[in-house]
Amino acid sequence: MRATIKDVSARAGVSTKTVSRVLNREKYVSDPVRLRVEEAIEALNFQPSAAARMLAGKRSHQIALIYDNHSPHYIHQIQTGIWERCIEEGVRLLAQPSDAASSTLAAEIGGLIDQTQVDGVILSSPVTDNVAALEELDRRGVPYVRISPGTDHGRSPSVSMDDVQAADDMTSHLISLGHKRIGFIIGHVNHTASDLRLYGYRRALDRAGLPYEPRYVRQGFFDFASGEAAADAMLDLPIPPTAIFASNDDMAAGVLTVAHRRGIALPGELSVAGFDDTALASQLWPPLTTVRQPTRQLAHAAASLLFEGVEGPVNRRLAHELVLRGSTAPPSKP
Amino acid sequence: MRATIKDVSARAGVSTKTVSRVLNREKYVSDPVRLRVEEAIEALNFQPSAAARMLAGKRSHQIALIYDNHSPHYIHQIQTGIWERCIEEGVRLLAQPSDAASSTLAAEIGGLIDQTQVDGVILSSPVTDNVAALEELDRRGVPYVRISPGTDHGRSPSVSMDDVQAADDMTSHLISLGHKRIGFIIGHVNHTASDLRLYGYRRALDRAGLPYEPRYVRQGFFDFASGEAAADAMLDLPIPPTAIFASNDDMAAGVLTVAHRRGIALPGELSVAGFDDTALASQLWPPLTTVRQPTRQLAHAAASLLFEGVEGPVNRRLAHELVLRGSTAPPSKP
DNA sequence: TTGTATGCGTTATCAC
DNA sequence: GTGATAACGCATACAA
Repeated sequence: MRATIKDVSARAGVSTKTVSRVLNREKYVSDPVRLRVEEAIEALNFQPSAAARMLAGKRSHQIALIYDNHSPHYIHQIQTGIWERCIEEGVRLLAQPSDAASSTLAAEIGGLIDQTQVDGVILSSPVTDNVAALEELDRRGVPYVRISPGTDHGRSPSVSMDDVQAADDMTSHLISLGHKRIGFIIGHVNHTASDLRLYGYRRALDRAGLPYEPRYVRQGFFDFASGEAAADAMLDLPIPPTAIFASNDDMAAGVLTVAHRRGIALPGELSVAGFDDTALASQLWPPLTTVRQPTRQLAHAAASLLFEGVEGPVNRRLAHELVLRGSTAPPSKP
Repeated sequence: MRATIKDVSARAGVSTKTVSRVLNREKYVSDPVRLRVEEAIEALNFQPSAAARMLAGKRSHQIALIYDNHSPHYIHQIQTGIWERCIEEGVRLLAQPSDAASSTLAAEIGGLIDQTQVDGVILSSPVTDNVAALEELDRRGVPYVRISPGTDHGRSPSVSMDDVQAADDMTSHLISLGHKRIGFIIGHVNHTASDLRLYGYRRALDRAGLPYEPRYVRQGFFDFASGEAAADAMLDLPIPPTAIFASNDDMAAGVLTVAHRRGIALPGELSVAGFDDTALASQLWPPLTTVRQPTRQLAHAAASLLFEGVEGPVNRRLAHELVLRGSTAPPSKP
């Protein structure tokens, strides 16, 4: 049989309440008593029943992660980051896949809360921007933290990377190498990061006194095919860009493919840059310079924010990093 | 306030036990009563407390997935497959990262079981082969299913792909194209799949009457670098292979890199084949023929096995598929 | 600093 | 088929 608190209390010669105190790290337990209880717990290999704790207590020692992202790597990073923090806290993590665009998402979250009594919720992008879900959370009064929200940053505690600065940094890097015609592929229209990255690109151009030329800016959709299409279009121009900066790595891979297909030397004749949103970047062998997102750290920070019980629109900003893999100066004039 | 069973029973004019019966889809509830109860549940948006159900009942309506695999894509497929089946069953999934090699894994699993009272456990490879963990599970009498176990197949219900047949099929495919010198890169020594795939390669050679030549077989470690090294070694041979079959896709990517670096035309001068273990394969643009693993389906099947309550060494085998992406006949003699 | 009594919301047992 | 009542194992409020 499983050991219960009663067994422990009997063995330690104390009341169940005292055992409970030790379990929950409450104050007002003398050291000798605490020691005896801990020994008994150890000896009996006692594990408190999560069910009973939830039912009796106010806390469930569980938090939920709601995610919907089609990049397994991103999700994995997120889960891992939160997980590590949960371990420290002795909290269990419920990972809940979902459809961020679903009209029933709010109801699903409500159901989850009712059923599991989670102590808090972490929303990863793009679930972060489902208004109905946020309203449901607010209504329940369940604490939640958002990872990289696209909108309404003041609504709740959140963590995020500075997409504008990242795109600015990357563009500035390319400019510093001597590039003057830098193509840019915009991300999917539904993602706020797309706008931010575009803005960063533009800001860097402006600061350098370079013109923003619409023909060097193409709309993409964060996927490989749209990266190919955009690259083809730009490389077909009479005066093509000497560098192309894609808003994510799937599209950057498309650019690389096109370059390869056209026999363009990389990075000698074309520098390609992107983000490592899907971590595809690390697996590509042609030179690809990327902005590395601190995804795992963001997730970790989000969990910390939750456990710290912060209130209000606290926004924790984490730094990104440029991973330079062979982007070079533009070829001298042909 | 959350609605409870009492609220529902009052509204439906029945006892709490009857509501409970409806909730658990038990028999012995007349249709009219069932209907009234369901209406009340709907009207009150009643969600049963998972904690109370666990505490009172024998079932927890939860199962756990224990995993430790360094491929996010694999994990994602596994989680998704199980998840889909859990939804149908109204069961919650606890995803538990772990270290398959850890000596404390068994204890962790024991703790998990004690705390959460999970109804069953699914182990994904390579956690499937941690003997201490299996013993712990057996001792507890907790039902479990293993996904692609490497050893001891008769120990529990399991699901798997036929690695031998898959490697045989791929090798046979290359032979049928006319290749007579087919290089093979063995997978990591700790993975049973490595042995099986090597065996399938060899079996296909034997059946075709082709010699097994050690110089065309190299040890790898399932990673990119070892694929590169193996490819370099084989392509440095006086008479290099015309095709290279790597035991996974990370290594295959290494082969592609080397080919690219050496200016070898793909697939004209060298056919490259692999598995899509990490799903890297689908993102590579040079021609790469792969064995597609039915990972998601395996996970789904594993969950089904668990819910069906099968006993004994039931092994459900799922078919693989060859994804031919441009492997060709070998170049004519130079 | 420690102990006692009560209840959390559901299912199991057994009666009707 | 349906209902009354006793658990389930812990935390809470309050008492000592």
